[in-house]
Amino acid sequence: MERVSTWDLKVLTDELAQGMEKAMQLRFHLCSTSHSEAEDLILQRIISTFEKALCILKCGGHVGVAHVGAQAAAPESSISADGSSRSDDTNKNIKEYQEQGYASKKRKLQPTWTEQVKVNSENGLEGPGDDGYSWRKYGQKDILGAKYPRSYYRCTYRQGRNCWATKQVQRSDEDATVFEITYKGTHTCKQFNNVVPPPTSPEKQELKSNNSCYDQLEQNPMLSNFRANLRVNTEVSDIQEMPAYFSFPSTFACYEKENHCSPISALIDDNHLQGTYSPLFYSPATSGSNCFSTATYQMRDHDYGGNDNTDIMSAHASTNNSPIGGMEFSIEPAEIDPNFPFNVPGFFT
DNA sequence: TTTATTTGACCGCA
DNA sequence: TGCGGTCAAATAAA
Repeated sequence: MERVSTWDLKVLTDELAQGMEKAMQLRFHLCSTSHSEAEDLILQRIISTFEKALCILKCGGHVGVAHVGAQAAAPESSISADGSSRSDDTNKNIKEYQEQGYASKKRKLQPTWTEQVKVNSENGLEGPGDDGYSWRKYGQKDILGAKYPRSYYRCTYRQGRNCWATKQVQRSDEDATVFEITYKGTHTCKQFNNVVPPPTSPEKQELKSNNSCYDQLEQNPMLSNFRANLRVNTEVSDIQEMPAYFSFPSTFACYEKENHCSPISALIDDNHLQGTYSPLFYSPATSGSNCFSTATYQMRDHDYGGNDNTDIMSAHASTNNSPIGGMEFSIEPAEIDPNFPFNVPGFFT
């Protein structure tokens, strides 16, 4: 296939990074004003979408985002210190992305990450809530040494939209209110546009696929309340073992102790795509301390040695810096494989 | 009738 | 060979 030029990828990356930064800034502003949890959730999703899109560009789809023990079996990506991927590797990764995750069943090489979701049993909900996607359960298995069976879900739109995202839901042995959700692969189905009927009953939550969308969330007090009692624990269990990841610019941070959020743009430099970041994410689940740490973002070369590099990276801060301003996209149709999943949620939205 | 879930069987990998 | 992951027929629910 013809290749997208390195410059085009860089431009695209910069634009996505800008978009994410703006979303971050908006969230920062929301942090100090009254706002609804639904707004938080939407913002969180927007940012997450940018993150994934950036990662797809940089790592060829090997997304390791804000999650526990991310263990993507990703081939080594090579991101240079200035944030521009080595062109050959970038193109190679894009190709691999198509071949591995979405055009074949080589799901072993798909991005994998884990979230821990705590459910407030007082709500009568026994399973983890929605994550914005529509899932269909395809299996359940007793796991050796585990108290509870593991449930297997895949995207409802596997057939129709060739979306190979899957997830596994495992109830924690220690705390039955905690569900460990392992996601494999990223969605290519653009499900945000779909309105899915709410679950028929709370009891069905655990067993049924987690159909939802944010419109539904806003209109459904039960789900909204459920969201309010949902806690996501995301810690990187072992940085050393993580493969080379692209990580994302964070232009603001929330400081838990101070219970306030502060922009960290002042701390940033232009060292794109390098360093280790531990952004504190705004939590929709807590009203007192509205910020909580969700992840350590990894953006480093493969030989990362667990250093203390905490450089904060930022996308270009101003749209005036937009490398895209006034220029034409030169991505010719013939240069893009039609199978490339540009309909990854948020890729061009 | 359609769609989703359950569950035993099968397969691949370590 | 055992375990985890997936398939697919049977079943349940809407």
